[in-house]
Amino acid sequence: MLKRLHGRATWLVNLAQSRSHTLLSEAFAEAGSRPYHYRILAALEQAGPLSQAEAGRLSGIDRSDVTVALEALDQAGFTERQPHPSDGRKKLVRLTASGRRELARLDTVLEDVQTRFLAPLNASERQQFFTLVRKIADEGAPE
Amino acid sequence: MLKRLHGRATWLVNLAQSRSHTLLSEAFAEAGSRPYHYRILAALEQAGPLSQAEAGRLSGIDRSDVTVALEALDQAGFTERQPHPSDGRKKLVRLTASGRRELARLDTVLEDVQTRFLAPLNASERQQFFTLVRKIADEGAPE
DNA sequence: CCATGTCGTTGGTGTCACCAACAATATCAG
DNA sequence: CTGATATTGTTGGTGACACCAACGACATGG
Repeated sequence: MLKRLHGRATWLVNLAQSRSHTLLSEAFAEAGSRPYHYRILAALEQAGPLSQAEAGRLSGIDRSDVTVALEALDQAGFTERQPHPSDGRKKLVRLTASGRRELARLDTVLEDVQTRFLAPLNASERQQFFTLVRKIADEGAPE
Repeated sequence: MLKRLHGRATWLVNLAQSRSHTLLSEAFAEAGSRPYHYRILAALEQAGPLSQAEAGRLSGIDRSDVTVALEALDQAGFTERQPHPSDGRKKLVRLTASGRRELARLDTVLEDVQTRFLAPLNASERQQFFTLVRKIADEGAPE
């Protein structure tokens, strides 16, 4: 590979992400889902019923993309939308039982990807990796 | 953010890459260039004149995308293409003096991004970060 | 009541990474 | 030498991801 890039942190991160992306998209494709879908299901499971905008903010997805994703999730029976009782602008999105199962299923898929992704590292290295990457990732969206 | 994702290595890498991507694209946009262009210039500087396919393999860019990028680089005067003397299929791509200067300029831009990206880590943490990420990145494209 | 803002939706944009097919050219097998 | 196979550059897609702008509908604060 390129010598010039081999010493650049941003490049190494890009390579790592590329590997992560390959594993993830393969796994999700095989599972018949998408990362966006997982993120939204996870947001709903974590916070309970949400408006679409809230779900988007929690999962870091743009409102417009949430709309598209929810169309698929709705049709698959993983989510349901009803008008918000007290706010006519919002739609309340809630997980269905089937959506909860789907999330659990995707969780195992994701967990499998994690172990394959982290395979080159031993336990203590993983620990270090987590703390270091977290430090970098939290910069900009600390909270 | 999502609890469910906060413990996933692939997610953290994604966040880190997102930050890297933001910094990079801002910096490259301000510099009037693109990551693809930098990578190709770097490949040419490292290996000398190359065919487009070779440049693509070295920089990890698809043949077709190399064609497009070279059109811009050519027009900017950073690269030159001539028919390969002994292989009628190939085009030999070489850096111009101006291209070499451009690469040096982008290098300083990139270096600045690195320091900002790595700001949350001290020296020894950076060392660890490099070795760990390299281990993960090299899996799949060890070479 | 009016200004301001948020909501969901539609319809874009751009980048990155791919893939398929094509004609032109090389190369290898026999 | 010839025919099969492979490679090169190019064109023209595809799809995911992350955005952005604008719209009508609705809420809310002054």
